[in-house]
Amino acid sequence: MATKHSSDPVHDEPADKPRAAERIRSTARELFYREGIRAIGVEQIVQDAGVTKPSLYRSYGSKDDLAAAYLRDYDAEFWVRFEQSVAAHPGDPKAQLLDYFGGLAERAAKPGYRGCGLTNTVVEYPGADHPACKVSQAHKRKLRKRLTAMAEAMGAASPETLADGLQLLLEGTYASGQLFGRDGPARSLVAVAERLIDASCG
Amino acid sequence: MATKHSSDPVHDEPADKPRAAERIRSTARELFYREGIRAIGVEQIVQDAGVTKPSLYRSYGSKDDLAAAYLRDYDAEFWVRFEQSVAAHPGDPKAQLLDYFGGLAERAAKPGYRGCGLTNTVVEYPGADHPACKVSQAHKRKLRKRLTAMAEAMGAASPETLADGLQLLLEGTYASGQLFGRDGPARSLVAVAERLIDASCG
DNA sequence: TGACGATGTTACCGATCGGTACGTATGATC
DNA sequence: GATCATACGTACCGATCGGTAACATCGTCA
Repeated sequence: MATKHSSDPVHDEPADKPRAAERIRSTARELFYREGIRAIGVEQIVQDAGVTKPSLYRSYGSKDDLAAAYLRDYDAEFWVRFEQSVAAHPGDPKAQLLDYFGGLAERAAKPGYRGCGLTNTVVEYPGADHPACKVSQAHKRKLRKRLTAMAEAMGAASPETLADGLQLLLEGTYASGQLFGRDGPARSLVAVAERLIDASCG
Repeated sequence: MATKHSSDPVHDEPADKPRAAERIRSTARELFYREGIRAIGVEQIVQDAGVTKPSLYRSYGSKDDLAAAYLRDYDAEFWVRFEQSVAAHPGDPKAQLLDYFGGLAERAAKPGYRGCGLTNTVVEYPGADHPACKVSQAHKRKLRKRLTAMAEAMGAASPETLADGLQLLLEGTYASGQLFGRDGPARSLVAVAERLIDASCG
């Protein structure tokens, strides 16, 4: 019967088999971010992951659920980067923020930058009912609270206004990074943010 | 009303007068903006417009071309609003800009706001080869030049940096408007922009 | 070994996608 | 009335969409 399944030249290595669910998840993360969720079919995901469709649906139930899982991963990665910048400048919220902004501006200038996966998903699925959009909105609200707390710690006269401004700059960088290429408005993110912070904390 | 826009820089138009074409175009403009281009099928467009598919393809050639036409209309509407704000404050670029920003913040707070159709399209179609994306990128570059000129007119120490900051705030407002509802960061757009302008023109 | 549950695979579904071949109605002109 | 061009509709195409039923394989433990 099976002439080759036990000695498949490609997938034979029995040393450590990454679970199909994990491969699907990481593949979906890359494809969804790079091309958009609507643009990627489940067929391409399982093909790139080297598995098949039922494997996907036993682990995720639907494409929408997989998209939500992708955004949960994306959210987690975001906070890892954010907390790294925070940890790099203990007790100095302005430096923490500018550190993160600097890294973001760098990433936004790289070719293939596609903005924020969470924001992009809300653009792709306007209705707030989509499971992935709920993840996005929860993330953005959490970030807003965090920025407000940092603005307070900076001694801003109006922490909410400063936090609003910082979040506008963030979202603007996400969009500008993929609208313009290397030398877009995102290059000025740190300078502008610092100017805004200083003007708000005088 | 015989004055027709004679030259279109981006694409060739049928330029004549099939009646169905107009209904298709305005229907597509509403549906594409509200739901996104990928989310709307040509079937739904012609159905809502009360016509049939061949009528669409006789006037537009492809869905992508129709999307590009939608964005050209969107671009034109943008500049109408922008020039209205400019005309309202002759010789005062700061007031011109804050006027436009005020109107934008108002719109961004309304329910059903979906951000910038041009930006959204780039999010939906990452590749720069899409005809609609070319329209978007041309628009954004033109806007950037305009903002830089206004920043110069304001006497900014670094006009490019101020223009970058203003464009970041713009794009951030587009995104935040649909991410958050009524009381999102977009509410602080004018205050933040004014603060940034003042800090850049001292 | 042999039974069993978990996991992966083959082959397929109905629905919808963008797009088109071809016939029809109408109005102006000869 | 015959002709022709314009504008629109009917019916359909192959491809692909998200999703699923039924079968094959593997690891585990008795």
